[in-house]
Amino acid sequence: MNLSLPDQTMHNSSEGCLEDDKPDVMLPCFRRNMYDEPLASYSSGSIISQLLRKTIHNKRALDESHFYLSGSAAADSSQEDQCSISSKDSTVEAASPGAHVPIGAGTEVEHPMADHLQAKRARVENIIRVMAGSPNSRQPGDSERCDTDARDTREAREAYRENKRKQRLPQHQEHSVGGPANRRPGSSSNSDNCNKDEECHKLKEQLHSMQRLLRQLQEKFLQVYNQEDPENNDRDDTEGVEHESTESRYVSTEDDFERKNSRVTAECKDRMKVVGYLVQQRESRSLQDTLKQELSRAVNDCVDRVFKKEASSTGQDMSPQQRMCSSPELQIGVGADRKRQQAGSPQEQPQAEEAAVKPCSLEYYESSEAHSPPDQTEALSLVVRKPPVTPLSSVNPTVKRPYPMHQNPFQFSYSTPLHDSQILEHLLKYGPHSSFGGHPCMAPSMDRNSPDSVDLPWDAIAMRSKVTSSHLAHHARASALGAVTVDNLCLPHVKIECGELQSMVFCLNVNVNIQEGLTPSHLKKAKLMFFYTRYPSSNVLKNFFPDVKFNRCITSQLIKWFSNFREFYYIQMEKFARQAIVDGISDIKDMTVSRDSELFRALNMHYNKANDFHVPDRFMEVSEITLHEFYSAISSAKDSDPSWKKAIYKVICKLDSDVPEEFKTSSYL
DNA sequence: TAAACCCCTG
DNA sequence: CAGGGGTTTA
Repeated sequence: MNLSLPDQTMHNSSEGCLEDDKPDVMLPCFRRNMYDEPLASYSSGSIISQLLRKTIHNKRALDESHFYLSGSAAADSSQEDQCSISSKDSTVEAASPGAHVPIGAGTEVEHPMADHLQAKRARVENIIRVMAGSPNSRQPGDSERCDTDARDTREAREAYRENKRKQRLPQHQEHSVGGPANRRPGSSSNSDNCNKDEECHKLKEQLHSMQRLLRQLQEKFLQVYNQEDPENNDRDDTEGVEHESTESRYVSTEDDFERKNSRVTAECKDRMKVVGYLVQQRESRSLQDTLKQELSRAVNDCVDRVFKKEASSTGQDMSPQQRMCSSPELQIGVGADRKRQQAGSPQEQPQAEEAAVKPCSLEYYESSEAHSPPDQTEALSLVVRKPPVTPLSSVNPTVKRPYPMHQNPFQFSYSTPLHDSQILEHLLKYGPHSSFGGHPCMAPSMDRNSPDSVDLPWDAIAMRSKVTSSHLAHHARASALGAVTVDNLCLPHVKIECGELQSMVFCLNVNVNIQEGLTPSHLKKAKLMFFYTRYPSSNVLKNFFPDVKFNRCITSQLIKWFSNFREFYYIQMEKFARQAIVDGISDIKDMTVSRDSELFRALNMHYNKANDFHVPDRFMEVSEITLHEFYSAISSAKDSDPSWKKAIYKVICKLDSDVPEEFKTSSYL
């Protein structure tokens, strides 16, 4: 901090005033600046003047930098902040407040006032420590705190309410409250005789003023933080690292909640990045941006509601100081963000790299529709041939792996919409630090897929995804530090809010699981369906191919398939009917179709080549009827009519039966 | 007139 | 099974 160094004489009157004042109205943030610097350093002028000047200086610095604390500023504050820079330190201090040795104490010990000051410090710190105990860090035994602590808390609340009343006043009045006093030139070292009551009253006023200022700063900060967070989200590749490092330095015992919030923020942003990245691989630019915005908004809502909810749930027992104490760490976090942005936004580098290697996966999917004129559907190969593996069906339990349709940045050679979205969903559900393997809540379709396609820990995914080294370092460090995921924070509302993200991912899943091309599996399924229906309507086709994104081309292809099936079917019928006539069969009742008849074997060989499907009896009946129809028509010489088969078609088309529901789930494939 | 169907060819 | 031309139909 850029304070002019005072000389080494202590102000006696201020010392007496401090004893009588109620320090519990002070903010921990201020406490760091005020109490933790050697009080002896304030020699000339009223100590209030010094403190207030420093506070105003802080405020100005914050305003000028738009609440951005530079790295050096953070470092400075960390040096000043001996009372609460780390949980370890603060714990030690809490255990033995009197043992606290401030920075520079080595030179202060010899001071005549040292003992007196230390005793005072011990009292003040004791009070502060009581105030600082957050609900989160409070132990069961803490409820037995002495009455003075409770009184302090009550007084703190009253002071908070008082400040809130004053806050409604115009802002310039606040400056006028403490402004003249802190520049009072008459406040010199020989003013021992000044009126203590007056001094204490002024001190109180100034403290209130400072408290108001800080509260406004905090509100402003939260406002700015929540507003600017979305645009930072996709560029904060190293934020988690920064969070961890700043955490370890600044977290104090009363900052349990802050630590959680930091992790929530980091974790949400972390997941956001993954979501954004996966979406980038998956979707078009506009959809990607939309989804990113949605997710970003959700994440910020999530974090925001964490703040609000925690504040409201603990607000009754939380003193204003405890509420305020959230600001320093957060300010530091934002400061770090801004520092990185000003340093040239290194986060954009990974994005650029990712964009450079981004494939045109979507273009692949849309090629059949987007790059071909509407009436050239027939020019395309109607079956997407996928070598050399079993084709993918999102709900197909026998699927080995999806086909390697393209190389994407993840280098999932078997990467598909299905897997990306599932990975995404998994990340949102369980965080990037969890493994995909054998999770009890794994999506069923995921579980049934082959292990080699899904049994990937996050780090493996990160490796495949060519994430930047900083990204990897972040995850590695976060894992090493045992960073908690949102789910592990024991914050139900966090889970609820992240459920919104999962809902979005669910929608994403539904969309990306739809195939935009027919596969051999679909062909096989269609052939089996032919045993039930020879003339399926387009609605039936859509219902029984739910994993196919229907367009005109796909519909035509499926219709053509069934047309070909019918063609073969009728050809066989005509052939066997004519054979029967040649064989001299005179009675139509002598023409039957059974499972061991030659006709059926021909049909079964065509539609059920693997013979792993039990052909329904109804198909036998329909086949027999069809054979009879052909026999009758040929016998009566109706085949001389060019359209003699149409009558037969009319009969047969009425013999369709419903396709079993199981076909909708592709369970036969 | 687009869609469905038929018929034929490869 | 795909493709294409011809025909029918709504």
